[in-house]
Amino acid sequence: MTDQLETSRKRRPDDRPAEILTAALDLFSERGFSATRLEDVASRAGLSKASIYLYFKDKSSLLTALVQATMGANIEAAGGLIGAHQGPVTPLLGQLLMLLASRMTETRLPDLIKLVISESRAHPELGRFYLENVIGKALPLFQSLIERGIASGEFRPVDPRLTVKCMIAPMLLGALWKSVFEPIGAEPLDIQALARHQADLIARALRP
Amino acid sequence: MTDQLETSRKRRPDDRPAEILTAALDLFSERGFSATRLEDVASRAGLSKASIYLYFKDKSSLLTALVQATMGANIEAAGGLIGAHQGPVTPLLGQLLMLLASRMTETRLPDLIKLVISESRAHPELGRFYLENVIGKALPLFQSLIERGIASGEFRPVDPRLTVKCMIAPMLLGALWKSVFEPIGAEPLDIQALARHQADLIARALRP
DNA sequence: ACAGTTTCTGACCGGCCAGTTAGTTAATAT
DNA sequence: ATATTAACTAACTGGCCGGTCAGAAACTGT
Repeated sequence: MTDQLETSRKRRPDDRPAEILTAALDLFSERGFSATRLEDVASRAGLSKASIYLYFKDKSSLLTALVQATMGANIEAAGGLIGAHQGPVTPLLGQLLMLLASRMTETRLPDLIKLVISESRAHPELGRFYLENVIGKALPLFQSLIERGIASGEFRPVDPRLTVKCMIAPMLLGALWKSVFEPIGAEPLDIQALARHQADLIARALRP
Repeated sequence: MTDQLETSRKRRPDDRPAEILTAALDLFSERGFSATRLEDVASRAGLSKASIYLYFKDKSSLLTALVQATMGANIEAAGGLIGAHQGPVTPLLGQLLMLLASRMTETRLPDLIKLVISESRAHPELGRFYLENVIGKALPLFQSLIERGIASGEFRPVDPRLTVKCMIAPMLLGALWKSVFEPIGAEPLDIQALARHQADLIARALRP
């Protein structure tokens, strides 16, 4: 009888922050941060604009919360995979690329990457956080792997820094393709296949 | 006597559009499109906001003009290089990567790429223009090259579509590094070296 | 039932900014 | 000199939006 649909107005303080953040990510990545009205974030999250201020200090703290909340887990997943591993590194490289690829398709990582790219100049704290906690963690991790392969004679000697960037670059391309170009009509890109292909290319390119 | 510095107020209708566009690119890529005030674009270009409307219909036409004006030349440069070429394609691939790398360091291409990535969702016409005229031209160009190499037996058979994306991805990474992360304090990236390295990796990866 | 607390919201404010207009200044022509 | 045209600008407008606040509504005890 009591229509709880539009007049819901329930109190669910535990769920609100996450709901607000997903709504914010939807709109930020679609319209851009500063073109998004907090009013719209609120209505998409199913509450009023004023309520957002119960959970977040101001608009830009939505941005930082978004990035900080999402990025930690991905790094640790890769770190675990690497730490536990022994033996030849070539298959591990493939696994890491595939892990990354699956995150690109199954999570909102592509949208977040695009958001960071778009907003880092205007919000340098955000950019530096990402630089330090994501890039600064991920690159050395991969780099140490390449170095291990070189040391064991599995790979020919190459510049590990440059190699790492060449290795993960296709995943960045995949993320942007998915977040930027697919929504406006580009043909879909099979990121899994791209990762598999890149793993194969890199394995051959690094053979002594 | 007559100070022509601050009170210049000269009439130079031929130079204005270009000056406005470079000022706009500066600010758009620094603060984002919708966070940039036209007033600031004007003062950086050395004229008044109202004058911008003598040369451009509205704010977003600045965006499209920016992209359309810059992108054509780059594609044609690559197209010329490819059309004129005969013989083995491996060195040509290297030349193309180096050409791209030099555009990344010598022109404002990185900022433009970042701008397109940031604004394509909110301005789909812009995104589709880029998709059709840049990506849609460049990828097939490179792709035909790979196919030529496969046909001549110079390369082993690979999926040309995926290979092309893996090949140019590091240049995308380089562009974003330069436009997004270097300005906020990341260590500089030598894009030339990255291109050289990638050319080497690809050449080895494609050997039969 | 009622008081106290927490969660939530409508309505407002103040500043900002894209776009316009009315008028000024520079260049050109006569 | 003076008229005409083209380039330019100061000042304004109207709407928009981040952030606030006073109070309503939902829960929790007692």
